Amino acid sequence: MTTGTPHIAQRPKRADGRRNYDAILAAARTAFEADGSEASLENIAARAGVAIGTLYRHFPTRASLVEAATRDGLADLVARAERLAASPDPLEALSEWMEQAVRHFSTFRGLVGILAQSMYDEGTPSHAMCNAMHRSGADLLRAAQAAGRVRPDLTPGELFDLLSGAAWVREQSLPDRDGSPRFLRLVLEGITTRNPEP
Amino acid sequence: MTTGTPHIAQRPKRADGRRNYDAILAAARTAFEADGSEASLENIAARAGVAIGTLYRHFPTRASLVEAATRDGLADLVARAERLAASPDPLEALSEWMEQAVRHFSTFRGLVGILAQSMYDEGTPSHAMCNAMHRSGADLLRAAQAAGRVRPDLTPGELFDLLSGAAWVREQSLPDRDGSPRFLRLVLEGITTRNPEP
DNA sequence: GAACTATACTGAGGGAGTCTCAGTTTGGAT
DNA sequence: ATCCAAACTGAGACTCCCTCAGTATAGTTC
Repeated sequence: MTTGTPHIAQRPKRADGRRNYDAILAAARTAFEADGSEASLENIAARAGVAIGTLYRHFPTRASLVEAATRDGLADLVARAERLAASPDPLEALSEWMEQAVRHFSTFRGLVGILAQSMYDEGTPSHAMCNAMHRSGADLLRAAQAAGRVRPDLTPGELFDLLSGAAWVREQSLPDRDGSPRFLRLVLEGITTRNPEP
Repeated sequence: MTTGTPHIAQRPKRADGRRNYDAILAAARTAFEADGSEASLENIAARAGVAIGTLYRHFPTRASLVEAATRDGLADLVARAERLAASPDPLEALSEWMEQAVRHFSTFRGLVGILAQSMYDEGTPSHAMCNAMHRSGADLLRAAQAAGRVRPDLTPGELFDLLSGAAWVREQSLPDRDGSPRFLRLVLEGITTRNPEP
C-alpha cells in the first residue's frame, strides 16, 4: 500500500552516468540470478566498479533495480501476447503465452513475489508493466473463452494467481528438479472446458 | 542441500530453561504472525524477556525456531488425515484435508517457502514433519484415485506442488483480499476425473 | 580553451540485524 | 553445604542498508 508515484529508473544523460547505470544493471542481473532478489546491493555496486552511493543514485530502491533488470523481459511478454492474439487456436495461444510467462516470472528467486505485489500495489515500480501484462493476458483468456475452450467463469485475476503459483513452484525447485512444466500442464488441463463441442 | 542431522529443538530439563523456552516460543509465534518468518530474533528475545544468547541456546537457527513454532499444527494435520482416511467419500476427504493444509501452510508469511524447502531437503528441521504429512496426504490421494474421483496420473509430489502453490497465493494476498479459496477450488475441480461413472 | 554548472561520484558513518563466546549465575542433585 | 552441568548474559565482530556532505567532471557556453 505504498503511496505516491513510484520511481522508474531512467538511463542518465551524461556518458559516465550511462556507463555506470549499465554496469550496475549487468552486475545486478548476474547477482539476482545467483542469489535471488535479496542479493547484496553493496556487492552489486562493487562488482560494477562503483561506490554504493552511485548505485543508490540510479536506483533509489531495490524494487527500482529489479524493475529495470526485468523491464525488457516483461515488455517481450506483452509483445508476444499481441502476436499470439491473432492465432487461429486461442487455447494453444494462451498455453504458449502462459508457459512463457511462467518462465519469465521465475528468472530468479524472489521475482514472482515482487511481481505479484506489483500487480495490486500502485506504488511499485513494476506496477505499470504488470498492468500491461495483465491486460494482454486477459485478452488471450477472453479469446479462449469465446472459443469455448476455457471455462467461462475464470477471471483474469484468477488466471494470474494460477500463473504466479506455477512460477513460484518452479522458482522453489530451481535449479535442480524442474517441477513446473507439469504443474502448468495440470493447471491448463484443469481450466479447459469439460465438455468440448462434439 | 544442507547436510548432517538437523537440530530439532527440545524442551529443556531445568525449570528456568523450560520457562524461557516457552516464553521464546510464544514471542516467536506472535512475531511471525505479525512480521513473517523473517521477524527480528533480537526482538523476539527481548519480548520474551531473555538475552539474545539464550534464544540461540534453545534455537540455534531460525529454521529450528520456525519448526518448533509450527510443529503442533503440522502434527494436527497428520492426525486429521488419519481420521479422514476412514471417510466414505474420499474426494470430499481429500478436499477438506487440502483446505486445512493450505490454511496451515499460510499461518504466516514465509512459512510455505520454508516447508516447501523442507519437503526435499533432509538437512532441515521441519523435514521429518513434512515427510509425515506427505505420507498421510498421499494416502488420501490414493484413496480418491482408487474410487475413480481423481485423475489417476497425479502423483503425491504434484499434489504438494499444487497445495504449496495455493498456500503461497493465499499468503501473498494476506491479510486483505483472500484469493485462496477460489484458487484451491479451481485446482480441485481441475484434478477431479473428467468422466465420472454414470 | 577557460569558465561554469548541473550532473554524477565517493565513501565514511549511523542504524539494524545476525551470530558467537568468554565469563557469570543457578537449579537441583548429592 | 557443596558442587557442577545446565543455563544465562551482553559486548563485540560482522554484514548489510541507506544517507549525505564533500569532491570530481562531462558537456555547454562564450
